Amino acid sequence: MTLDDIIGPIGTDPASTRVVVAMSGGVDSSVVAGLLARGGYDVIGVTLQLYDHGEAAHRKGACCAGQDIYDASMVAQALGIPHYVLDYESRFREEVIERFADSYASGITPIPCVDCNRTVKFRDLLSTAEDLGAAVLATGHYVSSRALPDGRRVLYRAAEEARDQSYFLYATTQQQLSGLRFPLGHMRKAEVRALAAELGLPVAEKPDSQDICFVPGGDYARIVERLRPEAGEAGDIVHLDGRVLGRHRGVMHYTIGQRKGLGISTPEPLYVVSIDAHRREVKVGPREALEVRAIRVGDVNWLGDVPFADACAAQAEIFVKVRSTRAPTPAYLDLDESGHPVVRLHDGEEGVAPGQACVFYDAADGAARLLGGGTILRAGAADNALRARVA
RNA sequence: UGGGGCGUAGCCAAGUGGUAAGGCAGGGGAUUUUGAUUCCCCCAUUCCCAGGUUCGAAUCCUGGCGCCCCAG
Repeated sequence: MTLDDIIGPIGTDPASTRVVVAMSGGVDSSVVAGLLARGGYDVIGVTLQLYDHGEAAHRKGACCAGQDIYDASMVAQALGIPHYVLDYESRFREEVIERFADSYASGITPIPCVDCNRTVKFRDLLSTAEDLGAAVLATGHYVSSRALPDGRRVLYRAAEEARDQSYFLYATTQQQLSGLRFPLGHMRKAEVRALAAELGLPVAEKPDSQDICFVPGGDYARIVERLRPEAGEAGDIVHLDGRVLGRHRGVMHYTIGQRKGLGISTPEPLYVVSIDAHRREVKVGPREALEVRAIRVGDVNWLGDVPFADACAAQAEIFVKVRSTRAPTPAYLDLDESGHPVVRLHDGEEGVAPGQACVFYDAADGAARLLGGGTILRAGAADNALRARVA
């Protein structure tokens, strides 16, 4: 597979084709920059400064601040490409961090990575790349982008399924996709690291990032409580049967399906079943109570071939993921009696939290095509439960 | 102060002479570019206290102490 095959035709001649690479300072995006530079493209490296609070900036495995910006510039220097650092702190704060805090304060579980991709990266940075004269913006995400015969670009799950990041990219619009390239989608992490070494990149051995990038040490509650103190107010832990079992330390500490941290001793483990931020109440129940078969979704980004409304009306069979780390499960699209889109699962899922994403695919495994997705609004065991909760 | 029952880890709880199960909670780790889940490891030198019997006691005996229930 040639580089052209990987990124698609983006210009008649690489040397006269400018590509902006979003460089986080990690191995993956560094290799993307290296591959394109080696392929003769006119590569410009751009790193976003997203936050800059002391602790987070020096943390291993974070991205987009402090050490990572330095790493990115070192890589650019090694590759001999220009490199810019853009200050996106204020828009990152508004679009990602504030929303993150708002969600937790209202009992919803956010996905900051999705918000960041859909706004800061693929709206703002993509636009900046265009301003810089780039034909496309390339990133180090593990997802495959290919053109359909009609010219539309669509995404497929990455070759290494365990690394696939399509879940976090479901909200990328058709228009954005035409200006984006993801050269690592067909590669395995091991190959990427080998390439990094081959290219002589100083980050070849850098550890993978994980956790929320702007949260030092994984303690997201600290940030939420600082921004939304009410999210840290104590409240009751109530069993589904009505018994008050104890107190919690604030709704921000909980998400649907969570077992740890309740501090309640009962014969069987208890899981968070629902969160009522207004009443500051966390409802818990047995594991069986977590099973979900109907999911109401909102703010849908649809990348399928027929209009979304038609697909729902036709009860199109799809496969969905309600979290990044599990294989797509069979489901079909539908509309509820008020005309809202509903995803109905054939097998049921647990721990389906409002605010998380329900992402659509056309197959359960292999290089399944991404058909879009939506924000989970409500989830229930069946239609009637769903209706009851919506009402 | 008549009768009956009980006292084992933060909670629940097995164990009736042979060297302290298990669950829940908690702690740590693995997995994971969201939150979770899951998995692995750790968590009573000691069984309310004090004596006694015994090679050996959470288990038997005696005496305390503390709960609970019934009857008053």
